[in-house]
Amino acid sequence: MRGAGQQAILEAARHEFAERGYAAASIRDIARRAGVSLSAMYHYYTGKQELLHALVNDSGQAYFESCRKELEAAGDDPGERLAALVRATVRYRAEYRLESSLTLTEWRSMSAGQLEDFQRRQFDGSRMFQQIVEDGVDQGVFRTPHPEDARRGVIAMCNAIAQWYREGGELSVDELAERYVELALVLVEYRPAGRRPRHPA
Amino acid sequence: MRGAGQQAILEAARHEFAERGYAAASIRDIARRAGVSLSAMYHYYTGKQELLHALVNDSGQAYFESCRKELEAAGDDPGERLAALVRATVRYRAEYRLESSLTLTEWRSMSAGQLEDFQRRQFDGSRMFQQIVEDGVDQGVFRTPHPEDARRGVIAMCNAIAQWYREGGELSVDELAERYVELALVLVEYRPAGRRPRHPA
DNA sequence: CTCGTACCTGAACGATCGTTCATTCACGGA
DNA sequence: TCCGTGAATGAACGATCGTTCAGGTACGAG
Repeated sequence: MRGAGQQAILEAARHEFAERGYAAASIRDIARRAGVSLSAMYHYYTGKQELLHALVNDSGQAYFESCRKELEAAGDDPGERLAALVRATVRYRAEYRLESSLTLTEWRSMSAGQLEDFQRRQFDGSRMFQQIVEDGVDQGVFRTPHPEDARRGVIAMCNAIAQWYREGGELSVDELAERYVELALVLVEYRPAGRRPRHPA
Repeated sequence: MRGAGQQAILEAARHEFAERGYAAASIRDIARRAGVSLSAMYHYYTGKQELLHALVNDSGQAYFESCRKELEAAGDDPGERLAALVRATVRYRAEYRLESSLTLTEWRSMSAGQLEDFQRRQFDGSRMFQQIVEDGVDQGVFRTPHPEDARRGVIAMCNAIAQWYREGGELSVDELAERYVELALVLVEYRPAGRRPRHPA
């Protein structure tokens, strides 16, 4: 558990980094926003980099945890499994908007070790999608002729949510997720098993 | 016309901004990379901000010019027109990779006036897509039940290209563009006019 | 030759940055 | 009571930042 002071600092850093960008944000402003002194910050964190690391790490773990749960609840059908991943991703991008923008735009500012972790996680995330799309194509339920590009497209669509979504919009997060599930299934050209193909040869 | 020195400075700024981000890039490094002195830079440009402005502006104008040409060559069919826009966007994201990453991630660093211009341009760009999707839906050739989200999805897919595309990959820019045209038409559920609907009521 | 102009330079300025440090305060255990 | 430890402070450090400035060079026009 993190103490109240630590939590306030992290929250302030979240906003400052998201608003100004990592490099342009100043730790003095972060401390001021958190209502603590500059040195108090150094009591909890070793420096600016660790703040970024903590933010990216926390939200990254939350994402993978969410993916794991959704996939567990999903069945074997690739359509269902893709829907599960899309749901988790949309929810994450909408609920962790600031952290999402951070990881999407400030990976340059990470230290070497952080960057490695981050890229490995991103790779693992892509692999989950890739595996599911591949399975769907193999089983003939995903008809897209371009599985790789469709996968990239689905991920890009979901990721972009962080850039425009605002709380209190016309759609709830859950409604948004279901809508993007539809779009994703359209993009991979999902045809549930058992139906006749639409373009008979 | 810009002189050779000016062009070298702009080219150096392009790379430094893209690699480190605007705030983290130093104009000393830019000058060094361009092979000119620090003060020489101030002879051509009034400051760091103007470098960013010049880069964003140049590439932005190139994009809209490209869209205009493609749309002019396209016919009246919304499918054709959407394809034209997607082609222009994919080409731009792939060929102006660095500038694309800049505008996508460093809008925070723009001055108030720059930001206004940029957002207006982005709005205009979205409007072009929006108009076409709307027409397609009205004419019944785009069957997507979620035109707004489909439009956002198409744009997001194309934009993401700047993040992973590298010259010399397995696909040429033109091949990539055609592939994304296919994906975009799938996403809006394009059914060319004159065909019977696939889900008759 | 002289002047003006465009091009370019090194040195410096003030500001702000991330970080460190010595110190103080609060407080629970011995 | 004294001591030790974690929390918090303000002041300062060195570095780097963007920017400015006075001056130097090359060169074509008069």
